[in-house]
Amino acid sequence: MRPTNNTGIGLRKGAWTADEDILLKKCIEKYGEGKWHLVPLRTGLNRCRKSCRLRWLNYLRPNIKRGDFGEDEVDLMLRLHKLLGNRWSLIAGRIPGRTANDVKNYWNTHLRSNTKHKKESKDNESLQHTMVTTIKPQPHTFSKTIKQYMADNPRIVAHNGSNILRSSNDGVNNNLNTTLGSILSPNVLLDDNINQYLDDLSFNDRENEMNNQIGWSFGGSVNGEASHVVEQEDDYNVLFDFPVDEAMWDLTY
DNA sequence: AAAACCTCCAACCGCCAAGCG
DNA sequence: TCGCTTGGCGGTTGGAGGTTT
Repeated sequence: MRPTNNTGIGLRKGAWTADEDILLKKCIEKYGEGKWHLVPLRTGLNRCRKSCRLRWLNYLRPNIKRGDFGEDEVDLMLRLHKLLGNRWSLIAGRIPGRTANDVKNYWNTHLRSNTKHKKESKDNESLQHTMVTTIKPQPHTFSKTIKQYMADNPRIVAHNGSNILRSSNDGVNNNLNTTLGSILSPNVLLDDNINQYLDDLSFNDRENEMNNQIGWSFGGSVNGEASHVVEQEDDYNVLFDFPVDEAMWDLTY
C-alpha cells in the first residue's frame, strides 16, 4: 500500500492501522455518518476528512461483503455496467454488500479486458442484438441554449450526438460539447439548455417500463442523484424516440 | 534461491455540485 | 452573486503478495 508518511501539513497518509480503525468505528457509531470534517477532531486521528470517509465506506462500514464476487454478482455487475457505464456508486448500490471501490476494482482487474475483447470481436460482426445506451444522471449541467436546440431538433441532435447517451463522468456535457461541435457553434453550448430539455421529458413511464423489463428499479434517485436509463431496442431509442446507430453496446455478453 | 514480473486492491488525487453565509 | 466549505464521485497509483522464469 501507499507509504505511511506525514505530509507538509502533518496529515497521516497510507494504510490504516487497527487502532485507527477502532477509533474511527467508535466515532461513527457514536455520532453517525456525516460531518466528516469533524471526524478527525472527534477521534484525534491525524487523517483528512476524505481519508476517514473512504476508510469507513470501503472497509469499516457494517455489512460490507469481502471476498470474491459470486457469479450472480458478476452477472449483475456486467448488466449494470452496460446500462450505467462507469457509474460505480450506482452499480454498487444494486449489489448488496459491495462498495463502489470494490466494484470498480473488480471491473478493472477482472472484467474490463474481457469486455473490451468481446466488444472488439463483436464489432467485427453484424450486430442484430438488442442494444442499450445510457444516460448519465447529471442532467443539471446542461446549458439552456443546447437544451433549446435539442427541444427544437431532438432527432437531429440525438442522432448526431448519440455519444451523449453513454458518456462517462461529466460526460453528458463534455461529450455534447465534443460531438455537437460540428453542428453548433461553441458559444451556444451552455449547460442549462440541455437541462431544461431533459426536465421537459417524462422519464417516469419509461423508467417503470424498463424496470419491469430488467427486473428491478432505477427509479427515483441514488444518493440524491436522478438516475435515468434509456432502453435501446432494434436501433430505436424508446425514450427519446430517435434512432441510435452507434454508441451502443451489445446487451448480451 | 532469487530476481523479474504480474495481479490485486486500499488509498490517494482531482474534480464537481450543493449548501451556506 | 460570489466565494468558501463539504460531501461525493471516478480515475489512478503504487505497495504487498503471488507467480513465473
